[in-house]
Amino acid sequence: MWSISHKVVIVNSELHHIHWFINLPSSVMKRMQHTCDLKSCFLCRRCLPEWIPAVGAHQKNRHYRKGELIFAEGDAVDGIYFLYKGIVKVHKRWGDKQLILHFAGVGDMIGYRGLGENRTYPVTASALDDVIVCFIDAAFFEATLHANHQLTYSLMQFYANELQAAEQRMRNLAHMEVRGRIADTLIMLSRRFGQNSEGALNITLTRQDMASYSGTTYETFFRVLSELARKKIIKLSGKRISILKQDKLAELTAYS
Amino acid sequence: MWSISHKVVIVNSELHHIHWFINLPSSVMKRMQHTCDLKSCFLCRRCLPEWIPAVGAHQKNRHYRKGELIFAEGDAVDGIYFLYKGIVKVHKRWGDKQLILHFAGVGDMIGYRGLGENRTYPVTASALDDVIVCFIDAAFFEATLHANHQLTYSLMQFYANELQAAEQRMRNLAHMEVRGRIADTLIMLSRRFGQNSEGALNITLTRQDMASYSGTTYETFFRVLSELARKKIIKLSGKRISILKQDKLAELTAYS
DNA sequence: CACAAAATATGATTTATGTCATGTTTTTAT
DNA sequence: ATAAAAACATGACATAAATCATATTTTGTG
Repeated sequence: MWSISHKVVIVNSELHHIHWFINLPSSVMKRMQHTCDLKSCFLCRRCLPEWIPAVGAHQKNRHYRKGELIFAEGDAVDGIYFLYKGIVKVHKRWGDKQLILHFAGVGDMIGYRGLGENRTYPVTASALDDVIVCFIDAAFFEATLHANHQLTYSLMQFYANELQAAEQRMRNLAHMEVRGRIADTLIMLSRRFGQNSEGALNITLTRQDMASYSGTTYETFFRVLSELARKKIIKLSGKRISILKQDKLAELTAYS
Repeated sequence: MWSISHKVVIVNSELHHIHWFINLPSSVMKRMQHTCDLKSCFLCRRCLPEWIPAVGAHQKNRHYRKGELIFAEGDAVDGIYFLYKGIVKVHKRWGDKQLILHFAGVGDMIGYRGLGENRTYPVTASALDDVIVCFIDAAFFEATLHANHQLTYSLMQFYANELQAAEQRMRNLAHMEVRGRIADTLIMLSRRFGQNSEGALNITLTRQDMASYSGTTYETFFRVLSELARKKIIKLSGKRISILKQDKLAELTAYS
């Protein structure tokens, strides 16, 4: 009996996801709203209750139109942002090329890369959609860290995880073949943004942006995507990408 | 008088070390000794005085011979290490290739990459020399973090810096040409390990290891090194590499 | 000290991936 | 609605860097 439903799940990762959504803990559900409620974000969930009013007093909502920059590589660090609506791409430039480090979605922090010793943003953050963020200036954020040990500890863990992921990607950029990195990108998009009941990713990006995340050119990305579609591992319809065989995709990210 | 001993020093890298040692600021001096004195390391310098005895009780000195592994990629995380003697290379494998992430020297931490959510080391640490470390088990280290806010804050900041550096290298692996990455490697070695008065790096590594740090093959590394030597930007004599024109090297790491 | 193993040196060859060129379709802005 | 600008699609071609092959030198070890 289980083997049967098992099969359904594999073929249709859609149902799987709806199920997941319905069962979200209310704490996460609340994160879906469009402005700060002083309860849901990474920061508020880890602050002492008596500190929360101060957060309320310092927090500012900001809005950006599609294409606008939230900050640019080299800008002085002004603070940290929590994303409440839209998608933001975080990237580094090299001449006329770019490497995208992160597609930030609702609930994600932005600007945390500027909190080390170098007080200038090492990346650019640009709105891929209309975006709403909650902004907290650096001085108040630092005061918050000093007043809330639990937040500092969580942020430390967060950075540790990010570092681990970054170094994994370094290895992939150095040694994995492009096909593997592209498969990795698709898997990441599926994991972070989910798929609908037909297997289609719940996010649409330009091919250029997905290529820039994979560390390759548009043309190579396009060719590999076509190849995967030919092999029925994915399905393409316009901007929408559906993952048909997650396992085959995962195989491509393994050494052989 | 000093200039004379200076000259002696150069020829004999033994003596050279002594000289260097003598001129270090006292804060750094203390870090140079071969075992923990409960005062000098990243951890002790940031702990509350009343916590130090606990550190003393938990800290263990360990010794590794050249070539030995301190831990391997995939191993369960046991704790964190502070390096008191020798050089350790920290690397990730991909089939029969590797990417070196870090050459740890005296005073550096090792194993901190294992402190995120994934409790297995994402890297291998191997001794390039005879090595002495101070080991602190993960459970006690976490207790220490919870008891010492300043340490947690510093570690957070440390991770933030590492993340920034890692993402810079990601960009370089994706878009910079090999020549630039190799120049970058030489500059990093100079900055981290210093040069003697003739410009020679105070560290000797195999070409393969330097290539693996640069994200390329031995052959390509060798060819670029020869080219740089031909252009008198560096000088090669056996394993020793001297940097003659730091500025030319820096130019190679810029976009053109 | 000798001898095996590792590291170095270098030319020849291959290949994966980037670049260029061109046309079409889709999106965005007026 | 329509023009201009992005984004998409694909074939042809170029090339940086990897791979392969082979000889030499250095280093570590019984």
